[in-house]
Amino acid sequence: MAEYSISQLSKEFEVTTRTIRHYEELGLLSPARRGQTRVYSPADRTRLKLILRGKRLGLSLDDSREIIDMYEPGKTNIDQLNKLIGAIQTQRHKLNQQLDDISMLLKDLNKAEADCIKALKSNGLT
Amino acid sequence: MAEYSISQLSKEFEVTTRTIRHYEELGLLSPARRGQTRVYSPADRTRLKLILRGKRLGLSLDDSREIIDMYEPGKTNIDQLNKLIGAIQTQRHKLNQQLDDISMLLKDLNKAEADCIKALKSNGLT
DNA sequence: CAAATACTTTACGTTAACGTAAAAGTAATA
DNA sequence: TATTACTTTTACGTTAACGTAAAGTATTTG
Repeated sequence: MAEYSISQLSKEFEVTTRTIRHYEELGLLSPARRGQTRVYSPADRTRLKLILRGKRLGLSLDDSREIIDMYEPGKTNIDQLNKLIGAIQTQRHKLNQQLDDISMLLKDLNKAEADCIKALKSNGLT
Repeated sequence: MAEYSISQLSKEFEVTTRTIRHYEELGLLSPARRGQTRVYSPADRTRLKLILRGKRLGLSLDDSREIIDMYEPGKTNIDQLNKLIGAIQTQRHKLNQQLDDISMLLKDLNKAEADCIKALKSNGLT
């Protein structure tokens, strides 16, 4: 299948159609049209997937657009490429920071859980 | 030093005092008072740190409050403990998802960067 | 062919997480 | 002691990311 309707994508990714249209309003998606109706290509679907991944990581939609646009073809200008590399490094820095944050949080959660279990046991319930 | 003023914390963590007071409005912090003035303990400072870490991970302030409350003492009730363990596992699941997302994103960024550099080189500029 | 489904645009509403401004109290300091 | 720096409360404003409702079009189905 080489194309998707808005409600198909909506179901697959568990977002509302309003959300998908909203992303289009912000210039994050620009599906083809058959008459008035939106027709999404696999590439469009991938873009949506990237947007949602960005959301899970706490990126703003604008941030996501920047990142997604990195994968686009029309980047011939040298200044653009250099700017791009800068942006990539910025993003990588943020992500590495997140990795640190997460590993610390996971550690804390493990400890909290262990304490919980210990408390349960010492209360006489194995 | 066993205590901090609001502006000290504000500077240390690079947030406004309004933000810190906002967290208090939402019940995430409850510093002592000397007269009318807020006095923050090291424990308060740690809570703020946890809140901001949660923010970087895209957690809502309510989510952060839940997590932070996990580390609190008064969890004697067994049902509470079990509920807590459940919450911990939920959080861990989310975080592991984030880890996956991040590692994929980093991979993509590396590829995008490599493509960039390649494009630059093939344009005759080493 | 009528009724239900899925799609469209337009537009106002909502929530979270603060920003910003005003007016006033307090503490340190020149 | 006067001014500067810091603090307080109160309250309305703002932005992002949609939600929700209305009203119309197109297509599929009994």
